[in-house]
Amino acid sequence: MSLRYAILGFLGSTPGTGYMIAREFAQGAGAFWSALPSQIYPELRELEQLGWISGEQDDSDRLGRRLFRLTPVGATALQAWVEAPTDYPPERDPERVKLIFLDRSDPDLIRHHLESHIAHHREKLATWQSMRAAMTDGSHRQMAARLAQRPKREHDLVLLTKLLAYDGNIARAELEIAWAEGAIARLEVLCERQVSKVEQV
Amino acid sequence: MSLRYAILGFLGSTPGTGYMIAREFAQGAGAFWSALPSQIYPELRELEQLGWISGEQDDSDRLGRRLFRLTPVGATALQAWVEAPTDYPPERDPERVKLIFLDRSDPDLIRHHLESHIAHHREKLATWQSMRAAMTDGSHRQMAARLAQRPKREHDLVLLTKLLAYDGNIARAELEIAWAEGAIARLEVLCERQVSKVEQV
DNA sequence: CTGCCCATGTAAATCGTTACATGATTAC
DNA sequence: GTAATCATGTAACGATTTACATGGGCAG
Repeated sequence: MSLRYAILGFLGSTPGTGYMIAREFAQGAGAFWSALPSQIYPELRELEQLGWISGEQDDSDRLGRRLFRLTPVGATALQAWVEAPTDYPPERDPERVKLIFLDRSDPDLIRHHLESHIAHHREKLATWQSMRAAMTDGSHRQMAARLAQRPKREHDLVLLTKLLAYDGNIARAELEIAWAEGAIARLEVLCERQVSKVEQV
Repeated sequence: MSLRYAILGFLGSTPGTGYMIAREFAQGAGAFWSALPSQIYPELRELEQLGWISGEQDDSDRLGRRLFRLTPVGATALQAWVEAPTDYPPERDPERVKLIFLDRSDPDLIRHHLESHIAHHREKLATWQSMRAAMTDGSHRQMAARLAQRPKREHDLVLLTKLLAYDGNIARAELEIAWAEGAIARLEVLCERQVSKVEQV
């Protein structure tokens, strides 16, 4: 269900076409929820049938793209969803599954997995740090549009929820990197002990 | 695909029935990959058809339960999968989606969400800490069976990969708690500033 | 005029959840 | 005897990915 509400949330900042939304879920919003065009276009039609969004034909657009807007009913549905208690998805971590069964592999191969883990999260970290930075300078169109709807005294709160979200992701990425570095160190300590045992014999 | 290999991994430690496997994915292995019986039973049949596991009728069992074992072919397939590079699943975090769109809600409600976040991860933390503890004393049957197959000099490595996995999850839970506590503090600072502004007017 | 990105989709397959069915065993 | 747990599933649905189709605009 989250995709549905993530789309509503996006359209709550500013109207958008299917393509714009798809681009967002591949990049910006993709930091928190990712989705492909093939899932987004059908969802938009369902949301329109529900009356939660409405699509106007934009004649100024040379291609016949439709610009979708959040309706008042849609805004209410969105508000109800975000305020309802979260149900947390079950744990599903393919890298952990690999790690626990990697005990029949060469330690070098384990180390290589951990290094890939670090590389993966370094990339995430860089992405999220630059996205966070874009929140605070005025460069983020979405954010500017969202702030423009609200009185000045609420701007700090609007900004804070985004910063908290990015900071959480940044902290997660940093943790994964630190964890994997520690794991490599522990693995190496173990290997050295093994070697010295063998040497003793 | 991970479920398939997680099942193989489990059966690589010790043979098991469908029910035992289902129980494991609801509890023990559920720390890293969770799955329901309705997904596990069909998967077992597919794995048997592939020849990656084999199920023997156990006559000593009053119920006609079948005991599945990993075959050599299955062991090879498992090894190939765990050693192959991981592809990391896309980001999909419903709590973050809620948070970024909670900026139209009362800060008390935001705080309540963050407190639920803490409660959720405190539970996870407790679970994982006790699971980790069970790894190091001899109480874990799976682990004992896995160690029994291997020469003593490899025991440290077998144990290490599990400890690393649990420690990673524990660190994640601690991070989520710390993050949410910090978030509540930042939210309160903001609210106090708002109040004092209003008082000045 | 060729190749690339823009833009909007459909269809099929895969993965996971929810709901339900069934019968046997064990604890109280 | 009755409730809980053991044990094995099936069916339908929902969510997501993969693969494919299509046509317009634009840069070289």
